[in-house]
Amino acid sequence: MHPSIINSEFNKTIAPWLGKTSKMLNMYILDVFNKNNIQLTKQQWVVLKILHEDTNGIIQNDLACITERNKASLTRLINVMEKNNLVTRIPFKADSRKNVIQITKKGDELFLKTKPLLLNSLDIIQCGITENEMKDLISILAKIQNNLKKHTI
Amino acid sequence: MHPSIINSEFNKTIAPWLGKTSKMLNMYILDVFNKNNIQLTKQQWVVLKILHEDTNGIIQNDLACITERNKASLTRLINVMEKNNLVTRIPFKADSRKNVIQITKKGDELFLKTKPLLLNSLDIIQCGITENEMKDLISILAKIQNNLKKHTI
DNA sequence: AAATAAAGGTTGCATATGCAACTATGTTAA
DNA sequence: TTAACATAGTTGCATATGCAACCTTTATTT
Repeated sequence: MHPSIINSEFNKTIAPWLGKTSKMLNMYILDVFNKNNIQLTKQQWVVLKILHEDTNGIIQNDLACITERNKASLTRLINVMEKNNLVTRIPFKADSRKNVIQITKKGDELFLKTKPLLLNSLDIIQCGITENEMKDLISILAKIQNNLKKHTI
Repeated sequence: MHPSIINSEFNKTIAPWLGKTSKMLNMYILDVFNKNNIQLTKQQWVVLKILHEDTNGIIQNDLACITERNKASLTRLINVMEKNNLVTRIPFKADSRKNVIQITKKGDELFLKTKPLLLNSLDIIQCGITENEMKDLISILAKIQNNLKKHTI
């Protein structure tokens, strides 16, 4: 074990653990997609998931908030996904500043195709972790998210 | 609560929780740095932390592994940090392909200055979480990291 | 009603980062 | 010993993303 891993006050905090695990998980998921010839980034997949569960579509700006990215970044993500026929931009009648983003049939089918693959891959990664541990983990992360929401303007 | 947050099998997995919490935490830390006029990115800070704890310096490629990034990305990160006099590249005598990366006096001072600030900020974010919960969280994340190491080539 | 402010979305700019190709140096095998 | 292979680091290219400036539309103020 590398000296930097031990004996550090920081390693008793969430910061290094969260960041590193998250980064490793992202690379793993990307790898799963690549190996199965699925032309999706993790970010695109997150958007598909959200839109799949909200069939009325979501205002572009709300989608930015939900996915925790700024509107510029979302604009470009949607540009790519619209070009690939995964989602559509629909002008919002009640307020012409807004766009509604909806999943397309192709997007929905791709999501449903990737779903079991991804759930299965996540199962592998969560091997050896009990249901209770998962519940605990999620409840702690939820607490941290709440704290972060309070302390970010 | 947004419909996509509930009723999804995925939300019983680590993936969405880890990714989102980690992203929020990154933004929070960046914000702390900005508000305190500290000219550091979170990535630079991680490198400073590792080098601070290893006064002999670390081979550039090893640093890439430890920080979970590829060598191209690390090359550029070190370029920036060397330009800012936070670290130095020293040719490794025993193998002239290698560089040893060492923290400079300025880098070390900056790290020591940010340390209490960051520990304090993390304390705020971990408010309401007991020591035992922290231990559990870290041990679960360590398990997940081990699983990920096994399943990534 | 007109003027000002706010909100949603897009674009330019800067930076970060992964992959693949490349160079230089070391190691291994024939 | 030389040829083939492996390793460390850099660079070009592609993509992702944040910030700030900007345009258009809506809301608020006077």
